[in-house]
Amino acid sequence: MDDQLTRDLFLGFIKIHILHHAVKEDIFGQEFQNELNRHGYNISFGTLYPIFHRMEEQGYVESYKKNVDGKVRRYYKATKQGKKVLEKAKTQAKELVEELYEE
Amino acid sequence: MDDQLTRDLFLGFIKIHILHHAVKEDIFGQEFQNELNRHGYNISFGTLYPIFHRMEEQGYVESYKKNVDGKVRRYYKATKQGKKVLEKAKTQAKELVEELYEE
DNA sequence: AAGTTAATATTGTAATACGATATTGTCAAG
DNA sequence: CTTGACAATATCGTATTACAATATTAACTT
Repeated sequence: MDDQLTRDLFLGFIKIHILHHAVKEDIFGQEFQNELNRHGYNISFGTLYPIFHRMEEQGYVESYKKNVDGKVRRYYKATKQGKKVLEKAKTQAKELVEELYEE
Repeated sequence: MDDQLTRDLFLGFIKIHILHHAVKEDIFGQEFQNELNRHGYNISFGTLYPIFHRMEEQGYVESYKKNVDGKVRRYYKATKQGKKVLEKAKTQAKELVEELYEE
């Protein structure tokens, strides 16, 4: 269990991960949570799904349903606007890291 | 004016900036907002001050008042716990950037 | 048609964001 | 002294977000 600030800081990282992956391939909730876990991030579905929903409402990703092995998944992929935001976030993230690591 | 997601993503970055600077030197609100502006971040005092307050409540920074040229500033500096969280955030941020930029 | 299962969706409460507004504390001028 | 001005901090009210827990969906299986 992370402390509160750590969790808070990483929420932004998680959202960037979402965009990043949703640009590269179509993603869906369950699998993506596993991906996040692999990176050491912990997030519940009560947090993750609403993030997906909002990002779709606001036009950063779009979704479609697909039946896989008799289970219905909702896949998300980044829109043009989502890609644009991701590019900006990449630049800012890189600058942040450079500043954090300059001595 | 950034769009909503961009602003949301950067809020985490801003909090990391706070810790980073509060480790290096004592910081206070007005000046720090300028520093953030220089980095292209936009944040109002109604957001910034409560962040400081919470970070203090939760033990990541501590503060003291100081009279400078007849004006009272509240300076913040990172605690041991704050430094610890920063180190973790640095690691995570670096990994994120590496992933974002690998082809 | 009843049960099983993976996946998604939602609910209720607490916490957070943020523009606008108010407060504090000190100095300088009358 | 006390009033005005100023930098800085603090808070208010509304709207949004986080999150664990719970509910729902949809297709397959027996």
